[in-house]
Amino acid sequence: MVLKKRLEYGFGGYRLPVIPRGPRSVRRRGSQKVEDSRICAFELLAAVAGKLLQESERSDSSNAVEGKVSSGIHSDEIKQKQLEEGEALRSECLDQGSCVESAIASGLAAQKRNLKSTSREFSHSIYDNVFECNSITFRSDFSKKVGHDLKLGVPDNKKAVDKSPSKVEAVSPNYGESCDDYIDGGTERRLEAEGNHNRNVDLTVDNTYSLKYPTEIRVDTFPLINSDSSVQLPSHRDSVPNASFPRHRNNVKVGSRDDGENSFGCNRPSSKIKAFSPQPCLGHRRRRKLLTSKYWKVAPKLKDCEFSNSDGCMKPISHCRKTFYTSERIQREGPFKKRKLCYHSSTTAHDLEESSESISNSPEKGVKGDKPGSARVVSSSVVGRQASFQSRDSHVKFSIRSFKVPELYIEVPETATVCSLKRTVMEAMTAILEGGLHIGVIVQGKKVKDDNKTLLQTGISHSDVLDTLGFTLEPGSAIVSPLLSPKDPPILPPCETHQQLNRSAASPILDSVVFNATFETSPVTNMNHDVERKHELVPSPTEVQTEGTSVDSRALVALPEVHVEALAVVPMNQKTKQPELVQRRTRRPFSVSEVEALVEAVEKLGAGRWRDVKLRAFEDADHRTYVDLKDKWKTLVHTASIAPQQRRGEPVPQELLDRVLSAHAYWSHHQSKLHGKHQAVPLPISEAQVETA
DNA sequence: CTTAGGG
DNA sequence: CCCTAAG
Repeated sequence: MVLKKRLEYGFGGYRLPVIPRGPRSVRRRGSQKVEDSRICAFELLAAVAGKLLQESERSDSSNAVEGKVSSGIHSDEIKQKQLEEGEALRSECLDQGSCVESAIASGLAAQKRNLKSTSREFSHSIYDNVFECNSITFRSDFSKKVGHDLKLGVPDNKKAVDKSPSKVEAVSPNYGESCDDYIDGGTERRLEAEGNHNRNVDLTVDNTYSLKYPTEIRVDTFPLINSDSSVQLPSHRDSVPNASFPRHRNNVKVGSRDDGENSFGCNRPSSKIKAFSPQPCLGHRRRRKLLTSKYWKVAPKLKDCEFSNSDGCMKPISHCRKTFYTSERIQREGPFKKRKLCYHSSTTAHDLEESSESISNSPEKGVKGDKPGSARVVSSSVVGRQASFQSRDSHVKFSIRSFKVPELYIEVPETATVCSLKRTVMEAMTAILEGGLHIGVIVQGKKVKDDNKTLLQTGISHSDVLDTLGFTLEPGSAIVSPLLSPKDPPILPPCETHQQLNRSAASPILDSVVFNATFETSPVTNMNHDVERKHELVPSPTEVQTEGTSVDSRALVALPEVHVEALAVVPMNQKTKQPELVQRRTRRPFSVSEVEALVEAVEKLGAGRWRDVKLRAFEDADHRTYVDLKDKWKTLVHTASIAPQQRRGEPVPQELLDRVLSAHAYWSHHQSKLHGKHQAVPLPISEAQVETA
């Protein structure tokens, strides 16, 4: 039976977009994991924020553009505009900077040219350039985005495409559904590039800016791509490890997963959001609330990636595109802000990226208890990840890989229009930004409170500390205005007070707050820092562990408790789960005698009747629950099936292990067949058991 | 509360 | 061991 089951879910390796909904029992967790790891890249959030602020003004104009696009008609005007922008950008960072912007610009330029006289090569070069740029500057996510952008451009100009098909096709998702592949390749490249990049870390602020800038732009600009990218990204991230990240949410919310609910249309929307900001991911999660309760439940589990996949391939909706355009402009400004923030830190931050990762579990829990109706808390603080570098001079150099934007919780009625949804998101972001952001510096898990200390005094000058150096974006005074949906009342409430937050921290929800630092793959250096959040939020032991896996460990995630809270939106009724820091039970290895008793009981009763086993053999052992017995049996079976050299812990007599195998084989066999009655027919205990096969 | 499984 | 999903 066991075997059978395994086979059944053996599909594990690939991502299944649909799975989420399925019964959990299925245990496709394995597959999920993968997905999880891919975190979506919401990275952009930070950038978004900046844009948002300015956004309002431009939005109008951008909208106009969008409209055009959506119409499907390519308007020269628009094109022109884009091109111009791109070129401008390009000029800025032509050289080394090779920032995304440049890439884009080049892409645009390329398009232009193509229109005129397309040359395949040309496009090629462009393509390459783009990648390079991306990789160098940004995180993989970005680069992906960039790629997308290019794609967009291409599609628009069909002519161009036709002329130089080879290149274009590869790039653009629109053409083929196989975006993923394409992306992957790109990603890798990027990663490599990143690695290089890191080595050179001495970027100046200006550079940083430029780098970021592009990214942001990119995202917004080409919505379509974004959607795709989001998907892709996640996958890439897997490689990263952690991933817990977060990726999935967005999609989920959108509903794609839900699938059926496409009505939502959501895919697109979600993607958009992502494009905007890193938060989006989170936001998506929130969104899932929007979905029916069932979805919502599901949603949390879904990974961003998953979604995206399904969505990703799909063609982008015109709307999305529109949106993106809009944001594009906005974004430009955003970067500046970020930059400033960086400066603040006084260190030289080379680049800030946003990352989005989210924690997934906690939210779920919270939800569970709360029930659908309630809103979720979301916010999170930004996390900064940095790679430390050694500094020769007395300068401390490091890069911040990403900042996480606090999560936004958004609730909108199903009947709300996409436009209103966008607006809502924008408003939420704007509210946060308007409140101002503060940068928190976390060293080895502790927040540095004294701003007047020198880095030297703080220890930030030591490379080992740099590994655990983290930054947080904290909403300033922030009042987060509630996002509203036209109808729904329940939206989020602005931030709660810190205290509340803290309190809540104890609850599962809090956990959600914490992020995983998963992102990065490109590990220039690997550093572990577990330190991170623990300090801050007490609760979530698990997360940290999880992260360990990933290389990116470097990234620190520190959330200031406060922040999180601040952003948090709605509270639910949480179960009284407060803060129990649930401790893990102390480990109590089974003694040989216990194993013996267990084996004997299982031989008679069969595996699967743990309660009876418990009663029969461990009645008095309060610390041994039937689950423990079941687990022990599981491990015994495993232990018995591996080479003695690989066994650890107190050695279990081979004789017992043999019995374990025999009993296991016996009961496995029976269960699959007789199913029910064997109880009466205990395994022929004596050694005879020989695998009753 | 039990089972069954994945983490 | 923990956590969950499902019965």
